[in-house]
Amino acid sequence: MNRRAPQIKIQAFLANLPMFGEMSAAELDRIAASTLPLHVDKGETVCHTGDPCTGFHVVVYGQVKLGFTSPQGVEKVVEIVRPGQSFGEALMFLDAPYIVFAQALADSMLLHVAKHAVLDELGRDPGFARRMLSGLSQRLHGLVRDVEAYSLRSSHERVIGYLLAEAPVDANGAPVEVQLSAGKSVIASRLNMTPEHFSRILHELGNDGVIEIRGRTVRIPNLARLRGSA
Amino acid sequence: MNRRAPQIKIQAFLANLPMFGEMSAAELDRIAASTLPLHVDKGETVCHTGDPCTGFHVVVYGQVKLGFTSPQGVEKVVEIVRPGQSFGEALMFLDAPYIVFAQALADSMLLHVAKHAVLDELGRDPGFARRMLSGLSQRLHGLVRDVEAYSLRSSHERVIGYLLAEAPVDANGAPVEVQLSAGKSVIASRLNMTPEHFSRILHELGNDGVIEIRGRTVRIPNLARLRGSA
DNA sequence: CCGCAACATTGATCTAGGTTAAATGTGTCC
DNA sequence: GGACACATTTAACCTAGATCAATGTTGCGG
Repeated sequence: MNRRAPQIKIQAFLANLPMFGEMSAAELDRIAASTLPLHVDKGETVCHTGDPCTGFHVVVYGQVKLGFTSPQGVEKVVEIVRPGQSFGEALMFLDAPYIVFAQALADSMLLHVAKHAVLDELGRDPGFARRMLSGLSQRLHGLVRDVEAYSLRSSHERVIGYLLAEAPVDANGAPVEVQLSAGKSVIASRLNMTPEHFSRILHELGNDGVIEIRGRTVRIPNLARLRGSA
Repeated sequence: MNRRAPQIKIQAFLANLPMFGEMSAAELDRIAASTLPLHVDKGETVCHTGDPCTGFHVVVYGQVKLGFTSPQGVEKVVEIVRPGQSFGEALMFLDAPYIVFAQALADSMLLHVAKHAVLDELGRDPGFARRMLSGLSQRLHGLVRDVEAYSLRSSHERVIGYLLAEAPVDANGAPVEVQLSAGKSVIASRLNMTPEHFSRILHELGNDGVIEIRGRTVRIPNLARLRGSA
């Protein structure tokens, strides 16, 4: 009973991911049998650039950043991965090593799902394959949107876009509060700008009265106004 | 016989794509039945941003650019698609409209494979699903590499990277010639820079003796030297 | 509650790359 | 072949955003 308890929890957690959503108990059992929990401390690196890929990771709690480091040591954050999200799936289908590193931004718990379990299940369950394709497509779509933002939008616009994306979708008229989900330098890097520049833009927006900054909390009195001030 | 001829050709062409590689004749027949040839003149737009997705496209001959246009009318080329390559697969698995447009850079012939044919076949052939996943993963990988280049490399380095990528992989010591596959402004946009800047960099490299430019032909006397001059 | 270390802000300065504009090529279509 | 349309080059100038260098804040372990 003791030994089964954590496994049951794994299956329950996996079952809530879109990817494993409609799976039968038997399938979930097989996947769970190849899944290992992984605890990482803040600052610890989960995968290094160049590591071979043995499966993919899901964040249970905590936060992980994906990014690359230039030969000169400059770092660029590509994605901030939150609970319920996963990373490294694409690599399972290529025989390529990691091109990004993954580092915990907070003490986190991950699940590592072994590559062979996923590949095996793909052959058995066409629905799983479809959900996997859908997941990868979403990721691709997101990246294309990022490329668009990086090349066509000013940093001003990117900051506004980020705030709007973080804000709750509803409450179109009412004031909302956004909690910055990570340190400002991490967000700045994610938005492809320096921390200094990010800080300046945030404060400009503050001066214009479009937002109010209190530490990591940003209050947006009027979403439409923020949207308009691009 | 007349009416069958083009269909046979379609199957033969599809069979050579990685995606449809190991398919049985019966499967290829089903896919081909939902495939339509499409001739577009140079400059013609195949899909506009916002169009719904009804399937994906393969380039048979010619050349197509994918890109987006900012509200201010600035254009950014994301990808240049060549014969044997395809685009729009990811959209089939999301119910999203095109975020990029596709425009022919030369008189081209495309094949349009209807979405439902692909989705149907996915359920029947796990191998097809795996090849599709592999294709999408490669695309994703490429985009991540682009993001890295855009955010971590100087335009100088991006040009060198482009030339090296276009150069034949072998002949490590011998001089090679690279044919620029599109107009210089298109390539410049693909590399995220202005045509003027691209031109300048090319001529700087020419002055340094690392390359020789004759119209759309670039001669690289020494690959290693070009690689080193980043 | 103190003091350190990481994080954030601010201001001054610098620069890669963009913008504008004009000259020069180079197809290509009668 | 001549001429128009379009692509490329060249040069002068400009600007968004980076870099550098302090200085101020905050949170956290002891």
